[in-house]
Amino acid sequence: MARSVSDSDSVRRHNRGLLLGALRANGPQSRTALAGLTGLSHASVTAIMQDLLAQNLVEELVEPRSDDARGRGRPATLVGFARQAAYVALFEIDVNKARLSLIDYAGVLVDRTESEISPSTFRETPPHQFLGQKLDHMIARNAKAKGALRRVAISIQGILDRDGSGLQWSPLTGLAGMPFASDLAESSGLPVTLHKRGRLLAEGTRWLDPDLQDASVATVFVGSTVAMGLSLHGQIMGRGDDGATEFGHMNHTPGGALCRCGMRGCIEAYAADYGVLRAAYSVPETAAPAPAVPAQQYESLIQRAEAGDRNFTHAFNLAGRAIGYGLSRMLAMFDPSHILIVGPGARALNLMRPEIEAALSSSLVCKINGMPSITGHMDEKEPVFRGLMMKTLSDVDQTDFAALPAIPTQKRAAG
Amino acid sequence: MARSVSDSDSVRRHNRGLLLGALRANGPQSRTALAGLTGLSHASVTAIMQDLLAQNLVEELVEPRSDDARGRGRPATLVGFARQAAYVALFEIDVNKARLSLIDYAGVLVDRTESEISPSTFRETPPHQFLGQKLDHMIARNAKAKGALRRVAISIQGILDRDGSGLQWSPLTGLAGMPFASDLAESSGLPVTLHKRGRLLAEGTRWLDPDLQDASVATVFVGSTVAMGLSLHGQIMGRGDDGATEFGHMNHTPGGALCRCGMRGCIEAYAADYGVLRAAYSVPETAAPAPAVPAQQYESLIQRAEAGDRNFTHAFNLAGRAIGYGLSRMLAMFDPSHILIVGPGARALNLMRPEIEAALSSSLVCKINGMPSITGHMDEKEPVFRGLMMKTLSDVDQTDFAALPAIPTQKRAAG
DNA sequence: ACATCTTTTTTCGAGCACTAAAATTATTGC
DNA sequence: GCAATAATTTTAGTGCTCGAAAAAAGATGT
Repeated sequence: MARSVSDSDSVRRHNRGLLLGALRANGPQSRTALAGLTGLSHASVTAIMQDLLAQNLVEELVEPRSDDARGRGRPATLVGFARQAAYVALFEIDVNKARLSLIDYAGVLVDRTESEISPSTFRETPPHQFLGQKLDHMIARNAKAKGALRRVAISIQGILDRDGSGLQWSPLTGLAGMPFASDLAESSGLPVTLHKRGRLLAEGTRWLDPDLQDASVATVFVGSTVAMGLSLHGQIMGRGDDGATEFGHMNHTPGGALCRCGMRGCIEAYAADYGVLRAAYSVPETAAPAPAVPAQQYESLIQRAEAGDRNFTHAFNLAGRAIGYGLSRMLAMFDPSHILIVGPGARALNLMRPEIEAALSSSLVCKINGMPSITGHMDEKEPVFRGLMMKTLSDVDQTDFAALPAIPTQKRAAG
Repeated sequence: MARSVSDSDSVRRHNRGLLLGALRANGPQSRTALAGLTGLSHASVTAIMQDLLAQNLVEELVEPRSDDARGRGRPATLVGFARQAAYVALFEIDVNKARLSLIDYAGVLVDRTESEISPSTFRETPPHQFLGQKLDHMIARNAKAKGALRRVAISIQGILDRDGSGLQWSPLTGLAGMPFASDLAESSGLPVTLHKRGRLLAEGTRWLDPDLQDASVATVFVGSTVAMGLSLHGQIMGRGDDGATEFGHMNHTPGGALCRCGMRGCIEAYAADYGVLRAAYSVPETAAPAPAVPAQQYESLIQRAEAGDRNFTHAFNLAGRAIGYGLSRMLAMFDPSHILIVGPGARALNLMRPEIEAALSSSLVCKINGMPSITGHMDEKEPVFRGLMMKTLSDVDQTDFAALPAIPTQKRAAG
């Protein structure tokens, strides 16, 4: 049964979720504003808000509003998330470092630690132990969060197994095959969720610009890997339940360049930093990919291409061609209204754009519907972090807190 | 606002829809069975059913159940759709013929007409006029349906424009650019919906096998064109709101074989009947595609390939390779649990399978998750018709009838 | 033929969440 | 202080679901 029965319980859950979602997306609001935002009546907003206040999920803000913003009537009292209502721990695991952030329910960064990662890290310390130690340390340092920590979310690269407990494959050594999410869940007693970085890009982008909130967006990360997050009408889409794509490992050329994943001809093998590097220095396509490309080296590739050096412009042309045909193939299946390029590769968008557009213009859908708009966004880290944070806090809102039972109303005090 | 507020009205709509959907998917049922199927309480099923009966949407069946099927207690009274509650008119427009079927609310075929179509048909008669005449004729012959006709749905090939009122491109001459859906809606006074044939394949397949109802299925039609319908967890997905893909026109080889759509290297240009024909007889890839390939000619291609003729097996190898890489690229974005090949090309699946699997095995996702199961289904016409019918009847259920207002309950007759 | 058993269906009363409209509250402006 | 204005809360009423119990409709047994 895909749909389940609707009753007054599901109504309450839905409308509480609506209210929490409106606060999450728009920040602290007055009850009247929330009524307008959600479509609920003022009476219902009041009733629901009384429960949320009683459950200490939200609190009334006493803000000395600037004098000129004051109107005539009774001033509105803004309601916002109660910071201490919940905490979430967010791991961002990258090829060379891992970062753990403790976030409160209002989305404020409470504490953060960062550690170096090397290919040997997870061979020496099993991943669930490594993460468990960081988490314990973080909890020990923040007594407040101890009882209120609700979720652990991990951003990771690779292919998740179907139940989301671990990775089937990862560019990071020592992670594949370890069910570290479920291990960590067991040792910490908390729900632990695993998120592909590409998917978080899509999620993070949605929160950047309100226009993108309900739009269909394909967000392509170009950097040390190539990844894509996809949202359709505000719904995250993709492979598996968690919604993530393997755009970077979509085949571009059969039997083509060697990819870090071991296959041949993946888009990533042409468009990720190591692919461009390899092509720029005329290293054979079948040579093993460089393990990591420092940021400044990638930057110098861009600069030499911008200076007009043929080998370098050629390398970016190949990258653009791979991305362009990948997008054209994706567009045969979906029709996003926005295509965003993020990550270090966004710096090179202008170098790649001619080949991207050439590839797109050879497809029927672009001939019919016209060229989609492709824009670059320069910041890499924040979309992922923001996506991880907003996704996790939204999960707390909708899964944990929207489902809380109502406070029984005592029909006028018994005399 | 993506989500809208939930109230008792939406609860009723939802649960009525649940009940109608259970009847649609499982046929006539007893109230008790419906309670189990939907999760509603017996009391609610009774209450909702009283409304549905009063509104003449369903009726109790008096069926002389076979003696051995009888149990001990009070026998169940089955409830089924009232046939005359609604009618829908379904057009299936193909390259060489158009078929109009009149279906009653229980899904029984009431009347059907079929007419030849030639490339000149829609040049001589504008499509909305052509369809309008057929429809008027059909209504005139079936007096019963006159007042109860609720929807007109049209199955078509090509690319729909964004609002679904017409086609931006079509392999059928004279249809592109004509807003015939809205014209017909205006002249008939009925809602007219346009559906890509590829999308109906996905819809029709879902109703064939209950297992597929909530599964993720990619249905690939191979024949005079190549098309794909995609459903994810029972939700139809794809380009645009109506959910349809352009899989056939996904690029396979940059600058490759000339496709009927005018572009180069589309999957269809290799895998549709004309593509195989062209390759089998070593006609240059850039030669104009044959306008139509008779069924027996395609069949003879298969037979000569099965007999081992090199040119012919090679042609099917190219077709399989195009489909295989197309699927591998699709799988980078989505992860259907079933892949079905339907249409005339299903006959040739065994000829194409080795190349399909070779292409798939060169992709990371297949290496990790294993090869998806690919099965052939021989019947072409019925999935499309079934999909069109079930989709349209479900629309009537969920859009028209689930939203009907409740019958006011008179609190015990006034004394 | 009649009482008993079994299963389906309906009835009844309670609970809950929503809404509209009225009442209340907090400020500003004069 | 009093009117005007705008935000919030209270009140009364409606519609939906559910659980429990009652009613209905045959089948079975003596």
